[in-house]
Amino acid sequence: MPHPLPSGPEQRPIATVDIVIVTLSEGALRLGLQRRDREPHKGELALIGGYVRPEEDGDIEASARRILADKGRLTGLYLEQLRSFGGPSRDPRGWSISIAYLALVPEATLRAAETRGAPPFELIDPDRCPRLPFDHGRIIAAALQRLRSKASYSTLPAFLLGSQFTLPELKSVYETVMGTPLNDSAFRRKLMEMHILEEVEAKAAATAERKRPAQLYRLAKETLTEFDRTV
Amino acid sequence: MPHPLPSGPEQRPIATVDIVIVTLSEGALRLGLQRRDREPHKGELALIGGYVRPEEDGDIEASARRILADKGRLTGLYLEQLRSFGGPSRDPRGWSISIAYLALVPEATLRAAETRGAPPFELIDPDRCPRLPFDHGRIIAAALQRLRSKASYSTLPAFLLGSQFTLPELKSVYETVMGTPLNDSAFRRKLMEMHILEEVEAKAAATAERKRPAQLYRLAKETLTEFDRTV
DNA sequence: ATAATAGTGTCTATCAGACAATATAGT
DNA sequence: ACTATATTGTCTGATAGACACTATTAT
Repeated sequence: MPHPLPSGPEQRPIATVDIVIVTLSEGALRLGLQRRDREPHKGELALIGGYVRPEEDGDIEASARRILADKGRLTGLYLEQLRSFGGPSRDPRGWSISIAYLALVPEATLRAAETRGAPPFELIDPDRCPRLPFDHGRIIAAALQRLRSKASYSTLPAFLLGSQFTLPELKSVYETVMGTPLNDSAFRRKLMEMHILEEVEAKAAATAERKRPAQLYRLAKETLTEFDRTV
Repeated sequence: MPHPLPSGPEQRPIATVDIVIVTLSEGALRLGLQRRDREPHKGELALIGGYVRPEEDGDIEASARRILADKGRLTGLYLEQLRSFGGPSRDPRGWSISIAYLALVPEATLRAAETRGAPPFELIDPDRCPRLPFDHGRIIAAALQRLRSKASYSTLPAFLLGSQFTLPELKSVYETVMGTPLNDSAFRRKLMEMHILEEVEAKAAATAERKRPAQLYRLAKETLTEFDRTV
């Protein structure tokens, strides 16, 4: 059943990108949300997002990175596409598609962005997240599901830490993201066997309460590594 | 740096859906491709795809199912979203977004669709696939990667079989998709322990060359099940 | 009976978790 | 020396793979 060609621009859906920024604050996962600076839903807490701009973006990831830079003063983050959401009622402006991204950022990077003039990020506990505009609740659910399911067989959680970290810190992030305690010696054994870490020629500072300083490591590869087993 | 609002329809990217149809023919994975019935690339072999139609589709999956039904006479398939691809040059008509889907279909269903009037599907060996128009090669690569990586911990390969199948058949599909031989007794043990199969009160037919008939099973759940371990 | 595939039982190697033992540095 | 955390070593239980053995049905 042939239809009139719906190729004309007037019949195209709106195309946007929404980015779920996840960070780690005081050992717990937090969503980095901002208050919207324009209608619709001006002033409400929401994911950062924006239009795909054909005239300037080379691809969709470029749209996402432009939006992160413009609205969050954030560059160089770990970023991965989640999936796309579409429908007539998810945005009051009309039938829209949102390509959702997950971004992981160390808290210090987020704070530094605010210092450089980014509108403030509110760090929201995903378990206590208020109802959000559009379908941002659904998008966040997809992001957390991806983060949790991919954590155990990849270096994903490491992108919530800075470039150097100790093994106990790394283990703690895995535990936080996965929501389950891990065995100490098994964790070390596996990470060492997989050769995904490199020693840094320095140790973390000891303090009054953190007696023995731990060895610092960095990721051997700057990009995500997937394992053939779980941590 | 505020821009003129790119919200007007005239600045929206083209929004399309492309579907990677995968089937199993003579024990091997095959792509179900059709020759394009219109420009651009009319007459060339390609994925089936089409526009997202805001005026009639309830969401993006509805677009995909409409396209499967219209161009392939296919309904009720296993369908999952892969990811979206976008850019200025992937489609000669302009800056476009394609939301890619993976569809799994038993070969008999594909043949039945042709009998009902669908344009013929050519079953292409993914390892011998000619260069395809648009960025369909990339989309197919993403589909195969998803299929292969998800196979070992889910019921995904079962959707390449009909509604009833024997354990040796199921094991063979897993082996084909994963590209590696599996241990017979371990395969049975695990599938039985996970309770994802139900016995059907019938056995497969024996033949001259297939002596002992095997027990038939069906999936206990019609939808995809993910395991907490591998097969 | 024989052939061929379906299905079961058992042994073993591997790997993850438990946990004890040791190491290091601040106080 | 004492404390707290980091790191290593060893034991044990669970599980996957190898493979031999039994079962079933057509010829």
